[in-house]
Amino acid sequence: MKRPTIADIARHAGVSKVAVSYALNGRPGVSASTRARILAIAGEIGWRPNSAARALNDNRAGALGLVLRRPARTLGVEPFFMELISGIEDELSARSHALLLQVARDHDEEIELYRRWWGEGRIDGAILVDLSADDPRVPVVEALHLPAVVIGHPSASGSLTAVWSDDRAAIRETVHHLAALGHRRLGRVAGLPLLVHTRQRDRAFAETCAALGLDEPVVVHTDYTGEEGARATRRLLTTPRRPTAIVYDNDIMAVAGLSVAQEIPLDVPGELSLVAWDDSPLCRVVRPPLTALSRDIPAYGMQAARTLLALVSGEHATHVEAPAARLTSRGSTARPA
Amino acid sequence: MKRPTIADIARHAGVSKVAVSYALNGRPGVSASTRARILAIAGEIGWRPNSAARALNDNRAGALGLVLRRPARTLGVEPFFMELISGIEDELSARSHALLLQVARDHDEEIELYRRWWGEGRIDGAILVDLSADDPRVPVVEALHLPAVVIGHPSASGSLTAVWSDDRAAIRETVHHLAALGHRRLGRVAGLPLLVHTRQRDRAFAETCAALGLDEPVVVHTDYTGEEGARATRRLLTTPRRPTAIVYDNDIMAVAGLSVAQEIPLDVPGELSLVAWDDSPLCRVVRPPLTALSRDIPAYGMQAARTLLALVSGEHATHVEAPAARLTSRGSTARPA
DNA sequence: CTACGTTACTTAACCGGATAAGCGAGTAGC
DNA sequence: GCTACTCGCTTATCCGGTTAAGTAACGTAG
Repeated sequence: MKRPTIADIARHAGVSKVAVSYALNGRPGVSASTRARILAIAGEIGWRPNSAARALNDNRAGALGLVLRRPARTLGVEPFFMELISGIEDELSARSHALLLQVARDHDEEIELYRRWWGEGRIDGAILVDLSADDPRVPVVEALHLPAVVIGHPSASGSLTAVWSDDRAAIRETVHHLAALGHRRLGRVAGLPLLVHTRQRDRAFAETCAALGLDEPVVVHTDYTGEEGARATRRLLTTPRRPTAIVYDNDIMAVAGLSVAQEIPLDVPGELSLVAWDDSPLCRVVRPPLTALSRDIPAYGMQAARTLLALVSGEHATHVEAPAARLTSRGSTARPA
Repeated sequence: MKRPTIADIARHAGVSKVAVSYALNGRPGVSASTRARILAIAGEIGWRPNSAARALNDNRAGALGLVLRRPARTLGVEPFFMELISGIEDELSARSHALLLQVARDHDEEIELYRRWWGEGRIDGAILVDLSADDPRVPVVEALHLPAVVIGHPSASGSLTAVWSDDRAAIRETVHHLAALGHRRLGRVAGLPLLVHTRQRDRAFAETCAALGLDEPVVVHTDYTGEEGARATRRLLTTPRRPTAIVYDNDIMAVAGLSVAQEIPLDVPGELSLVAWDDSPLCRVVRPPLTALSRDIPAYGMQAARTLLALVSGEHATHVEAPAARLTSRGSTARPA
């Protein structure tokens, strides 16, 4: 009934626990015949190494930690996190590591989680997402000597290893694309202004517009929800010189913006072009389908997990730059009227 | 540098390890003054109980397992899973348990995960989602004596405890609502036909239509993706006697259906009414906003976690019925033309 | 024939806690 | 004044594995 241990195997095989341990771990110290016998018995009674016992020995947890900090309602809607998780998972399961996941309300709660998990030996490392400027998590994680990888720009990751993609390049590509179509007045519905990537996108957006001689763009910040996306769109479209194209920081806000436009009504893409950041099935099901900035998010997660595992096993890891998002042109962008 | 243990505390306090253990666990055997001294030292040097050592002792992992089996692309889009996870999390973190999460390709891989996790003592119990008819996971989990809670109807959960909500009641409410508006020809874009809840919804849909004297409804099954939702909608709308209302099994397909209708063009809700299952922000951002079947998914997850924890601690748990989804009427349903 | 190595194991100890049992000292009851 | 009991702590063991340090039996070289 209870789970078999190496002591059970030892008893069956008529040898000591240690002989069994040697045999099962493929190290010298037992004869080939004894080894075969032990392996056979282990297979027969369905033995599995107890992870707690292993962890206790070599002081490894065999798990990595991930804390998500956005409220449940936005978390669910954005495919980003789920795709990221499935990528991380993929890499971890291949190396038989587990992922400890938790949703936290704020930075303090998140930091307390790292303290606890690390202190209790539950995790070997952590992946930090949604990096903000002067992120309070960075110094804490550094002080804890908790191996960690930051998903975000190296400029704000302190001494922690960063896995990042060049959002500025993606923004440049987008603005160039819109400018080439003939747009001169652009708007941007951005995410949380505290996040590093929001700031970088904001700046790149403004700079590229300036470089191309376009009007100074109008940027409205939101909390990533559809509601605020709709509100921001209405604001942009009621300004005296309304933009002819709007770039959104996620897909749900872009869809909300599309609805707002159609309600006014404004023809998309005839009178208004729309671009979403982070492509998802959602962008393809609405009419017109949304031009979007696509990247391979699961691969991004895999890269982060791989880098962190290297760090955990003592290797020295350098920042990793993942491919920038690329513009996938669909029906929501066109030459302005 | 290395993490402090109770032996360190014992040395500082000049007592034995056992005295420290008693003091830290609030059990008798040490004087109040010694206890206070030990607690002070523990706090000072930042001691945390090593989870592996604890687990090894009382044969508990302090973690529950959850395996998701849908492909990453659909997983990300449906808010359901993320909301469920955040609910489970909420309950678990309150009782300082962890959640082990993994994405599997098929039932076999999922079953192998339960075998491994349980065999290695990594989890104390598991939550099974997406119950199918004759689900192969049920007998395996039963044979393993792995405490488990099934999210799905008790009729297919075998001896496992089920946490479920009455989908048939929700379907009945929906069909009654549409019939009251004057609809007589209904369509349904359903999910995977193998899943138990799909079958129950199918049957309830047909039965309610029959009971109300409506036409026999047309049902098309899909894999939950927007693409198939769009295709199914086109099929339904090109049948000779096309339905005047369509009920979808998730939100993304409903949005895809809305786009298809608007492209034809068919006025929603004037010429076609739409209902989505599982409300999400997505339903509110499109125009017209979608009438949807809402339920408190995080609460559902919390209930599952709570029930499983009770099971794990040896209590006898009975099936739990969560509130059925309720229809939230929005702009996508109206009297037919 | 002794000295030295291997081979194939064993015993002992450890990881960090929990638990059962033991053991002096104080003290209360009769 | 003796037993009996409680208090406050200790020593010994255990959980399930890994690792270091023996130790017989045997082969081989000098």
